[in-house]
Amino acid sequence: MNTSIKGTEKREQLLECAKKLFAQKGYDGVSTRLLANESGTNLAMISYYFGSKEEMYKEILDKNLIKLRTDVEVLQNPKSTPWEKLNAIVDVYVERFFTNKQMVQIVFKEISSNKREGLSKFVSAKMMDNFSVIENIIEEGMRKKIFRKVDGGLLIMTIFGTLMIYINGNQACYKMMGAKNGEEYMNDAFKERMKVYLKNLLKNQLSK
Amino acid sequence: MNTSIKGTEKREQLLECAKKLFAQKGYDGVSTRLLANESGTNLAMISYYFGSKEEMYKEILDKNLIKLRTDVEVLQNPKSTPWEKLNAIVDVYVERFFTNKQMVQIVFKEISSNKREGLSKFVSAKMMDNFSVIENIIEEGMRKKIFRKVDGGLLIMTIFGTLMIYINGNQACYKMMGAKNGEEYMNDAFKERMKVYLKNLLKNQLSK
DNA sequence: AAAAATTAATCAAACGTTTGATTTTTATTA
DNA sequence: TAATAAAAATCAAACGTTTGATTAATTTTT
Repeated sequence: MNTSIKGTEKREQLLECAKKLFAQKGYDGVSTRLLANESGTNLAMISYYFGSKEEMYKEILDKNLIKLRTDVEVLQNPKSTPWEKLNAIVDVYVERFFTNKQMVQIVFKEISSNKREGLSKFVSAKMMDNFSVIENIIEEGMRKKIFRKVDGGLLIMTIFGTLMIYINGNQACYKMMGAKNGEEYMNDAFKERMKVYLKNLLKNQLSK
Repeated sequence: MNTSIKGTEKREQLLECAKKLFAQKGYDGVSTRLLANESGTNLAMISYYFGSKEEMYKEILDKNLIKLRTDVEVLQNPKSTPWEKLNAIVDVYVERFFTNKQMVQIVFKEISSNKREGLSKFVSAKMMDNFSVIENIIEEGMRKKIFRKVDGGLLIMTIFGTLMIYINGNQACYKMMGAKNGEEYMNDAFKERMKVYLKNLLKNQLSK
């Protein structure tokens, strides 16, 4: 069994294809045979490179969720006002959710799966990280009397809930947004619309 | 193959147990054998009463989603103001999401599954129904110049997104809300907190 | 006794994984 | 540089297990 970090071409092919398929069909919806065919590799390559299907899945989550976290930390500039931070956070998250649609879909599925014991805790921890970043800004703003007193916990769920529902959206969501199809739904115009909307929502909720 | 509506005791046992298990583990996570054991019936009873596992699953979604829709229509009293309607809607939906946690979890999983072709469209249609109810109220309020002009499509996703994320919440959400465990998280106090929060959010977003 | 409900036994298909052989690449030796 | 050895990558085939479903026999109900 070879589980070394060294990436070969086929290994990357597998990872990329698996990410796409897991996002579309979920963990159980992707058989090792399907993955082998779609990625143009052999069935045995999964065990060969990752040890098992589940370990490959873990690696995908691991890699991408870690990337998410580090991106946010850059924003923690002590000079910025809470308002500036909050608007910057919105830009970053919207950008990220629209760009990494596949990962959002995978996490969306994983959140409530209750299978793969350890992974649930792992995803929970990563979510908590992301929650905390926003929570700290909101609390800073409230402490400095810049923000109105609000239910910070629920406001954070509102932000992520809106984005989650949007990105995982089905036909009903396309229609609700007035988008002709799935591609238009994810284009730059709609992305900007989301940024404006969320910033406005936060303004209305937090302004005194 | 017997798929008659006539409910026997074992048939109801199966339905109730399946609903619980599907909510916990998802469609693929519940094998027919597990379901038979947990419900205290025999494996063959699934085919006997429902034709197949999938048809049983469909019946669960069908029954419960239809119930959701009809409940809302009662609220459409022409005498009420948009504000009254909106607050009533919040009460109804929060109540429903907290009471029917299992169904919310099943729908949450189904929304982004892409398996079971026909069911996705079915769920989409039901979601659209629920969206429309709120959309109409918001548009009525805006038309009558009672509400401020807002992005109605996204506001609706915010409401459902907040509820969805909350109900399907994991450890990260418990913590964020300051709940000690999953039971406290779903108790009446938190339910009321959600109602207050959502009404307030709508007030802030829609008030002139 | 006929019908309906329930059971244990059985089925083919699909699953994730492993195997042993083969090819391709890399490193070593002459 | 050519020949050779070692390592890594790839493959088709098979493994044992689990899956959803069905059968035929049995029990219960009417």
